[in-house]
Amino acid sequence: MDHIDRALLARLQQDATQSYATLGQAVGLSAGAAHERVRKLRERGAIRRTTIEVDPAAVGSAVLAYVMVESSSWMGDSAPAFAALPEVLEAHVIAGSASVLVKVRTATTEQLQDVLRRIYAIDGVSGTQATVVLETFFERPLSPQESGADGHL
Amino acid sequence: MDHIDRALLARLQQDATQSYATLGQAVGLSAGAAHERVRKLRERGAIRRTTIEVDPAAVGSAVLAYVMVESSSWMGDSAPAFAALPEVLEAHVIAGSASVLVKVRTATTEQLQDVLRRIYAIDGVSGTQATVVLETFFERPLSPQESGADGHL
DNA sequence: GGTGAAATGTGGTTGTT
DNA sequence: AACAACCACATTTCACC
Repeated sequence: MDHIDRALLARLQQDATQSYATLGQAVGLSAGAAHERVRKLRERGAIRRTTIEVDPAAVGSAVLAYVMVESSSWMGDSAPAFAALPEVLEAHVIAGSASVLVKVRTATTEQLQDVLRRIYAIDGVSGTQATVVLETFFERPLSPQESGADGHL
Repeated sequence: MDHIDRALLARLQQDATQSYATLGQAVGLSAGAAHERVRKLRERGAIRRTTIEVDPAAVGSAVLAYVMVESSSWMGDSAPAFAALPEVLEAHVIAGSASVLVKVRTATTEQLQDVLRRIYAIDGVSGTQATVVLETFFERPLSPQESGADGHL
């Protein structure tokens, strides 16, 4: 994981459809060398997958909310329960009074209410506090930092 | 935006490297037709871009936090100020006591503190409340819903 | 808006240094 | 670990329906 790998990651985040020839030229490598670098980044798990970014509004998910989930017991093994709700895009165990923070997208506020109901039904959940997003300034991918070169990989 | 388009989006989210032949076969279309569908989805903006998913730990961003930003004035045009901080991955205007919610990734808690300092320096910001993530259960892409077919596109 | 096929370009592999 | 050359296949375009 050197500066060339980070440059490759940054370029691929912007556009994963470009050829290895283009990619290699951008970082001063041949197409084959760039290909090999990217292959190893995938192998190591630094690149998890290549995917598309979908406009939420285009697929009918106009409502975005973050929900603080309070619990009365240890929630460390409740991941599958949250994963079972397709509207839940992220779930994190957090420090603080609430114990789990989830990101939810739905088509309407009525559907959001229904998701909250289903979250409430999860074992150990004692309360929810939803924060509805009025406007998204931006959402962007993680940019490979210059510092903190290698996080244990 | 019919059920075939949604199936294409779902498949491409899982793996954007598969061929149009495979893609077409999965939805009952020829390679050329699948290609044309996807081209139009890109044109309309339903597909924003093709990108890679990077493991945060691999690029040295082990610390994840959500920050509630309280303000003393209208923050509606403060998007560029937040966008100027590379560690800020998302910024949303929210309903509730705080006015902006941001998602931050850094290598260390010291760097997180520095980001909070820079957020504090943004015009109109009167306070911050950071919630540090202890463990991420999952982060996944939006799955094209069966309902809510077309959100104004 | 779909099909099938032709041509251009890329992915992925192999040899070599 | 990088380069160059190779072949198979995917992308892209086109005429036709």
